Amino acid sequence: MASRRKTVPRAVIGRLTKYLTYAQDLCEQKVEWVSSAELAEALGLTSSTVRQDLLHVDFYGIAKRGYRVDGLRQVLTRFLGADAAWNTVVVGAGNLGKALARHGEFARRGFRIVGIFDNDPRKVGSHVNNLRVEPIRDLPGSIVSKKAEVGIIAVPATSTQAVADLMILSGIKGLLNLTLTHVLAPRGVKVVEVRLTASLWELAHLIKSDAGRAARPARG
Amino acid sequence: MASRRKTVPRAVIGRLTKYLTYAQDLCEQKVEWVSSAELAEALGLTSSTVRQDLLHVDFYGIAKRGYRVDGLRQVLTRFLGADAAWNTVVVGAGNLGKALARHGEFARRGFRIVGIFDNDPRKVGSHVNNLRVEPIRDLPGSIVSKKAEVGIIAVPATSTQAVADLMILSGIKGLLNLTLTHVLAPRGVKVVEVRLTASLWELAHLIKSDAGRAARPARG
DNA sequence: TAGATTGTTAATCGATTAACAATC
DNA sequence: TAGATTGTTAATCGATTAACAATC
Repeated sequence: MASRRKTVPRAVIGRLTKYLTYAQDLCEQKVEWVSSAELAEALGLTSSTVRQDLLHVDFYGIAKRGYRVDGLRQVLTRFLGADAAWNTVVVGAGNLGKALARHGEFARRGFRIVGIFDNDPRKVGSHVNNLRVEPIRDLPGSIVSKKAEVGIIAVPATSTQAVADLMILSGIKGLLNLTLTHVLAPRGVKVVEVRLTASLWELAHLIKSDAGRAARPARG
Repeated sequence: MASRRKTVPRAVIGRLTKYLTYAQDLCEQKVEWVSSAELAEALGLTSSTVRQDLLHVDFYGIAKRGYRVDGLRQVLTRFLGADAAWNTVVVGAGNLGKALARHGEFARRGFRIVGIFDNDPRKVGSHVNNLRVEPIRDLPGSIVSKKAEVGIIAVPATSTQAVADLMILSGIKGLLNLTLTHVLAPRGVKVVEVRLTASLWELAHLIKSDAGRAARPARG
């Protein structure tokens, strides 16, 4: 009952998404069992961490065999809400916003794009997939009428908080922020930030700070 | 000299990118000083964390005034390698790959896209910005001749590791992986994962697990 | 059975927060 | 000066790893 007692730490949640992906792959390959050691090796973790993490979602294996792949997939799917259908709006119809609206994986994985919005009059009225780009003044009404729960922010950084506030006022439940600017939200509204440029900075730093060291042989 | 003694933890690096973004904004507004308390409030941290983090990059403030914004920006820019020009290739010319290749922010922030690759014959030869989509068999040669150091993976998940291996063999220094699949790389090659669908799963879980609680008043 | 792998406890490690003297 | 905010130490908190008895 660990999952009922306490909230699961974000670091653990992040790894759970990895286990889910891996379990999905194994399922397709008709593999039935997986050990904590295999999961750990495939995902760059320790087997101890894997076992502790699965405790968080009350998923138990069997000594000597490991974990049932299909059960793992099911438990994680439910835990992460990947079985639900989430109505999702995209704000910003630039390169990134359009790409996300068209990104087939989102729809396949349960995030149905029900609207795309922009303030640029040259974009409003154009079509992305089978959606018409709407002006941002229609965003609040759309969130309500289409029962959107998730909002994706893909606008220029200067409009980030304004767009977030508008969605929050309209009752959005969660935001995926793709801009560099941090979003402030009340506790009831969840925010996950995917900061592409910042990720490249992180990568650049890691490359730079490793440059001094001697080149090492491969993998492990 | 803390920065010379030890490597900076990844969690800290993640926050440093936020300080940099915030400092850049303040610079544009001609603000000269910022306190750890203000940084903390704007970015959802504690002032203690901010002060500890800046110690990692040997950046010191002045009691009663705070930190010099421009100095902070400069130090973090250098630390994160945001002042360098990084030659970057994009693999995958689907919706996402094309959007990233066109993403102006990358170029502005020092990541110059010097090539885009795909194996789909319908895409090869088409143009994205002023780049011609090249077949993946040309990727290794291109990495070498164009001195690419950073590779962005935006292919279907099933090809992720193969594409990564190809780039690693060609001498790439860092990979930004945008697929759901974990990438294995030797220690000398840095990997940062930006898992869009997984981020939505995280968001979905946070929304779900919060649903039970009473709605709360805003921000405070 | 013997051996492998779990569930779980304890030890370690690291990161965050608190507190406060130093100081501008 | 008095007050605010730093740099830094110590305390707390949490996450990861190690170890091993339980068990399939």
